[in-house]
Amino acid sequence: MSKYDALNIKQIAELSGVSVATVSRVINQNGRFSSETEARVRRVIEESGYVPNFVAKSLRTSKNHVIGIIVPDILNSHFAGLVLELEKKLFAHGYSTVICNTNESIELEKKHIDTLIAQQVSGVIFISGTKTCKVTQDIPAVYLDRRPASYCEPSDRVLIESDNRTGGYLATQKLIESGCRNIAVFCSRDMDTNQQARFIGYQEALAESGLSCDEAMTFDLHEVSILQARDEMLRIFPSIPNLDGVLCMTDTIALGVITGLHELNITIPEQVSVTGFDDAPLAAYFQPPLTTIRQDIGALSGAAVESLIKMINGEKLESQHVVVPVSLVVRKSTRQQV
Amino acid sequence: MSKYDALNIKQIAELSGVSVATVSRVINQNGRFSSETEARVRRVIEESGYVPNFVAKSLRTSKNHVIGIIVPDILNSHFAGLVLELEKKLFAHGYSTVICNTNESIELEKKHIDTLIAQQVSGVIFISGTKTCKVTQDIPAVYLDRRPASYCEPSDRVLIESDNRTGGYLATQKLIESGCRNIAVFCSRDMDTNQQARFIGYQEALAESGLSCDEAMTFDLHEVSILQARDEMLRIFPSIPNLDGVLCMTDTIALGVITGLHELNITIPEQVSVTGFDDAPLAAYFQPPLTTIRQDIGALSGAAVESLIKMINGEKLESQHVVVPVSLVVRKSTRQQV
DNA sequence: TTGAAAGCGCTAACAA
DNA sequence: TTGTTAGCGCTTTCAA
Repeated sequence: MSKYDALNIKQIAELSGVSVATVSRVINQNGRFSSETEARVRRVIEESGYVPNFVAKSLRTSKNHVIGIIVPDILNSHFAGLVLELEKKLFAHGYSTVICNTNESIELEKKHIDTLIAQQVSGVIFISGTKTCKVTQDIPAVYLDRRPASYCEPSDRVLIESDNRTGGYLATQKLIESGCRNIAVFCSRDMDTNQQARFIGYQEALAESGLSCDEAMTFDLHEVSILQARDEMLRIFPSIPNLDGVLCMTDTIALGVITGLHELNITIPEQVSVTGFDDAPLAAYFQPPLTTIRQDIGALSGAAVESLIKMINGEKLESQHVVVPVSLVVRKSTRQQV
Repeated sequence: MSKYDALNIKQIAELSGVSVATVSRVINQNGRFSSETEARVRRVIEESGYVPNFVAKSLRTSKNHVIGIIVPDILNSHFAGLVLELEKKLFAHGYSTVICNTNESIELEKKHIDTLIAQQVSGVIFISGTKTCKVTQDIPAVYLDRRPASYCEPSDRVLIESDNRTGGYLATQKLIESGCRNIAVFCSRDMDTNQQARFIGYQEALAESGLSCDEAMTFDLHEVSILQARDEMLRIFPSIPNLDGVLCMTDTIALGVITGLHELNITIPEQVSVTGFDDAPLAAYFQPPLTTIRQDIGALSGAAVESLIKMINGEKLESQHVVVPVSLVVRKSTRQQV
């Protein structure tokens, strides 16, 4: 039983009174055929509502025009935004996308990758700093937004990431400009290399202003969650009497910190300034609206899609490593410049 | 040039010293074979890292184990949560998912559906109240969370939705219990039938308490966005001096309303109580934390997956129309019971 | 300009 | 228990 009694190319050929080869040529616009024949075939296709079978086409051509996207957590609005843009751009190029949530699990990621390989996807975009993806050595792939732990510069793989270092620098600079002198850092440096880069930017900004980097002011969370950040804020606050600024390595952490500060009846930004990172869709609606670092989702996704398609087509890449600029978005969670 | 010089079943057969049929039997665990043969074949597969070609398998069996999910906007956390759960459950059943964002565009939706048909997907889950999906008449499909405008009860299609009416009722009842007597409704009833059902629940709750339903207190937004809701709040507030409650048909709208009230220096819930709908991940972190209606994402996605897989396998369905209960989550945006 | 036919990798019916 | 083989729908070479 065929699921939807689909026509095949042979039936279209019969209805048009031509051979299957000719129908194929008309559909794919290659080879030669009279405009008369073309018109007849087109009409039959139109009238019958024929849709070519991509599965058969893929088998024959070894190209299925599907791209796999490996993403840690689609619920995170930063990743969701990235995936949405990728999907739009790939669709415009004629590619479908299979989105694979890994939930940060290496096991699950491996299973997903096997499935993608079995499906013969044309390429893969990794938004995931996985350590083990040698499985896909021969498949066009791009790393986006997260640098694999194993990555080393002269790599055969393309890496596209934000200028995290500058982001960390700008946010810290803003806090310093706002008069903060005792800045705590809320991060989760084990998570990915982005946070490490942001941390370096933070250290640079401190150094530049002649402030010292006190390890006791750095708080590493076990996971990036609102609740963890809020709990940590409540825990550490009593021990830092002169705290006047918190540099949060993601907007999610910032929301937790803000929540904690509210519970402590600390006013933001009068008593403590807070900055985030990502510019999540809701960041402008936090209370107070969050000063944060905006990542350029359009540029990130654009570079990823462009690179990947070039790789698939066997074209030469201009760059193996794209660093996308970030920008500071000033809102109300930091004091006006003093 | 094969992209990743993949082995095929024939090579595995040769390496194992058996026929392709036997290899196929071992892989799919059907037919009979000696445990000796099985062990040999398994070892070869293991050592060679062979992954069967799903494309060929799909072509042969007309089953590709891919499900298409049509979703309006993956950036909306309610939809993102639903999609994430669907993906997890389908993956556990051996299905991959192709996620298609329509951005509420019928055009785009049609293109996506054509692509899905061409890919010979095994089924489709529509999280989308599209009016025109007869294209897929013969493909197993489930409507989830949004009722198609054309839907009529004794349908050949499965519909899975939350008990929106009760949700609207419970939220309104909570506002009334909190002492509200002049309740405004912020909705976007053109968007989908869910909002219409919630509105009926609202009317029922009012009637039950002997309150009248004043059409002048109903505000329909052109789109569900934080900014629109906030703007509308600012616009209407001056004309409703005794406003003491706002029933918001989604959490997104509620966030806009809260933002507007903050700007008007109105305290929540002392002066005005606010309720939402969805229980978005961030709803607990609004200021104040939002009283809202929780939709059971697990139950919704579970029912959808179960129904769809039964349809694909040609099994009989217990129910064509599943209504999933909702629950009231009380937080700080409504006054304590008076 | 068009058609015949091989074959992509796999499954499944039939044969042994 | 295992092997042989047709054929899923399509593209593409070769021939006409």
